[in-house]
Amino acid sequence: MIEIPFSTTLMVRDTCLCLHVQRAARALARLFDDALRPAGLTNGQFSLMMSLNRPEPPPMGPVAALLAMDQTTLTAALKPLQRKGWVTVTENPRDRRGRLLSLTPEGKAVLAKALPIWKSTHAMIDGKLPKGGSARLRQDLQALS
Amino acid sequence: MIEIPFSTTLMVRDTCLCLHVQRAARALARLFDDALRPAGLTNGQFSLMMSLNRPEPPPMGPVAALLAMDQTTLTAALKPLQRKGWVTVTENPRDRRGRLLSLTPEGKAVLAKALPIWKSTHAMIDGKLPKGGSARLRQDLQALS
DNA sequence: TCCATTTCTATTGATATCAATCTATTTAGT
DNA sequence: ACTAAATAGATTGATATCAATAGAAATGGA
Repeated sequence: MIEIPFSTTLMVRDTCLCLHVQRAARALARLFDDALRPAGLTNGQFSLMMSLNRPEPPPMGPVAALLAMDQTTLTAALKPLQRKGWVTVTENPRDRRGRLLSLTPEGKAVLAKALPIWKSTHAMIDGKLPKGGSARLRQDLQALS
Repeated sequence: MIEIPFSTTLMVRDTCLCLHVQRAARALARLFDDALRPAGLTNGQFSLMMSLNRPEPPPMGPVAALLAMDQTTLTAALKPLQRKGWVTVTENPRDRRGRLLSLTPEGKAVLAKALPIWKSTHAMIDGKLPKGGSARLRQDLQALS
């Protein structure tokens, strides 16, 4: 029988960047989800809606790329936001294959209510990192995506 | 109407650690999923099965905590692995509320086949980071979870 | 113009994620 | 021993994630 030594398991567990990033992603998602719950948003919905707060409504492709998420995931993520009346999806008159995403006034209001929560939560986790670690961490993460 | 300035949107987009970590998590997950596909595993299944490769079969709670994942997520994640005959879930004789998780010989074989893929993939992403960035990044991520 | 290719998005099916809730079992206080 | 509280998992329901596939519209070459 093929056996992987326990020491190898410990090595993989301690060094695997994928595992470390997934763990941190789950922990941070829970943290922000909890904090944002009073505003009625999850962390992903907050990020998505914030990325739609632009002068010109963007098409789906660039938004999915910005969030590093599959386009089908974006389609699915928009559904509950449309149902709640926070986001509208309209046909692009210049390219009828495409859709344009915009926030409704209600969506903007929800986002505005969530912003101070984001600020305080972010400041809190920022404090958990060594001095200046925040910028460094962002840089490292960006190199991976 | 409540309006968040576009400049604030850009600030949140550029500084939000939650967003950066989610993005990196999605990108790394895709990378490892693609690499591990020939072995028949996803990145999450690899991490989970590797964490079960111990001298003594662990109960579910500690495994969920190690992976920073909800216990119900672990229950769900075990299902396909049980169906494939790679993991067995047995009642803990010392505490009949609990379950013990173990790899089958087939599971160990799959894991052994996946290990070299993990090694080369990990070395590749390690090279994307500045010298010594790997250890630093792990430390920063650990501070968040 | 016509047609092949490309681009943009939707649908389906499988797994992943967590909150809320439930059952069974153990533990602790009396 | 009895009972209340705590603990370990399972189930349900909602959203998240991506691969594979399909459809519609735009683009480019002949």
